[in-house]
Amino acid sequence: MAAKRSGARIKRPQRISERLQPVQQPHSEPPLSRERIVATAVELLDAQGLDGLTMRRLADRLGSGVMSLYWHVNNKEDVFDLALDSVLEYRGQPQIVESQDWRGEVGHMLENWRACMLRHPWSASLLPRRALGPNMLSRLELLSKILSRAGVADADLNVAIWSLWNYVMGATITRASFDLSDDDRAAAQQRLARLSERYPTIERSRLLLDNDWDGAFRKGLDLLLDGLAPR
Amino acid sequence: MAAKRSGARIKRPQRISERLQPVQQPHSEPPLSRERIVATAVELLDAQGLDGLTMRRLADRLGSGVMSLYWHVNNKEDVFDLALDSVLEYRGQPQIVESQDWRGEVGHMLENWRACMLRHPWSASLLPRRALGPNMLSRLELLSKILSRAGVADADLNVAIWSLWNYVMGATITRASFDLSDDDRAAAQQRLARLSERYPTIERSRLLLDNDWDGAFRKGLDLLLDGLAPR
DNA sequence: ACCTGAACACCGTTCAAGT
DNA sequence: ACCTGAACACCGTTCAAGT
Repeated sequence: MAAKRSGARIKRPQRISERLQPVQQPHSEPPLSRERIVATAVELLDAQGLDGLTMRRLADRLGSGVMSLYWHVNNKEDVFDLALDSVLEYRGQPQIVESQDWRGEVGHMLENWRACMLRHPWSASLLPRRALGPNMLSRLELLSKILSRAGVADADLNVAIWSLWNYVMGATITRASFDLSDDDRAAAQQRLARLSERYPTIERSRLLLDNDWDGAFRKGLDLLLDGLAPR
Repeated sequence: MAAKRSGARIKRPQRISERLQPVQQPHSEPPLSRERIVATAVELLDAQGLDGLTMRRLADRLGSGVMSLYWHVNNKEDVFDLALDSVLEYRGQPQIVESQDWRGEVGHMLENWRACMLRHPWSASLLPRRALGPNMLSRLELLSKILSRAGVADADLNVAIWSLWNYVMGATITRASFDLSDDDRAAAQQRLARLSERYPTIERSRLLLDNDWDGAFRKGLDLLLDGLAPR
């Protein structure tokens, strides 16, 4: 352990060898910063999942001591909040053109939102449990604006937004979870086959193996948008 | 500790004193069993939330040593799976009457499913991450049967089921999470007010304070059922 | 068959201290 | 202003052992 630590520390005195052969030194890290911490946390979450994020592992990856993190960040919850929101950025059209295509705009934003979360499968299940960060609020603001401009009455606006939120979140959380465990899914369907006398219908339709998630998502979304469309 | 243990054990020999003065002994626990472990785990989860469930705390509540649990249960994951499924039991009509009211039946099961999860707010966010237990599979089987009998084509069945699943899960997870943190919600809306120049629309509609969750749920569900109904 | 404590390899965070 | 190690109060689980 002492050996490992001193190994990490020689980076300073070794200046000469650095000069002669720019060693690609893995531990010549830039100084700690909130941004670097968040970016690394996202990497770690992508690689190891929700349970894989540990203050100790995070510090390791950053080449710093554990407690150094706490200068830039309040606690682990904070790291989760920041990592989550950082993954939800949206660059839609900056100024909404007065387009007639509100359905297209809503669809685009929601599909993009879903895609962001699927790219970081830990994010979807985290989102409902945490306070909404600025990027998520921006998305809701945009959604709200589009729907309002499309003619949805103020009184119906919140219901519409939450219905869409509910649907997107449910679809994405489910898809992300099922995706994480392909083997489990096969195992589940096999278990089902063994119990086929108890669950004949879903066994026959191979419910647990059906994986046209994108199609199902789009279909359900269309139904909702049909219903929410101002008449 | 030895005292506690022997206290738990005298339950058998003590028949006489039980007769004369049914001591209400707090630690005269019945023997450990899978059922008792699961029931106590649910209690603990209800009281302390997902992070509150600890093998050590669970054992404490059961008046046993931690490692005793591992005789009845493989590991903590197992406890989660069992607690979750135990909370999802459904007693619909045992044999589906050949009713015309498929919408009513579907609605009833889904509302009940949601109610079960809201009664145990930890359960909703847990469900998508875990293998489906027998009670959940029964619900899906029933849903599948009703829809199929109502005339939904086999090819559309899985899409219909997953759309409903997505919606119910999203709505329930969101509601359960927001419910857990009333203060946070108010704080969020206040934070929003401070930033009202950035999020004018959702600030004005008080999106984060709108809490007709049940109404919104029903409305979105109706839209989906409208769309899924066989023509 | 059922239960146990000691021990191991981890956690997040407080604190007092270093530069 | 920024970083640190030691220490504390926890975790889940292995193991070898008890009855």
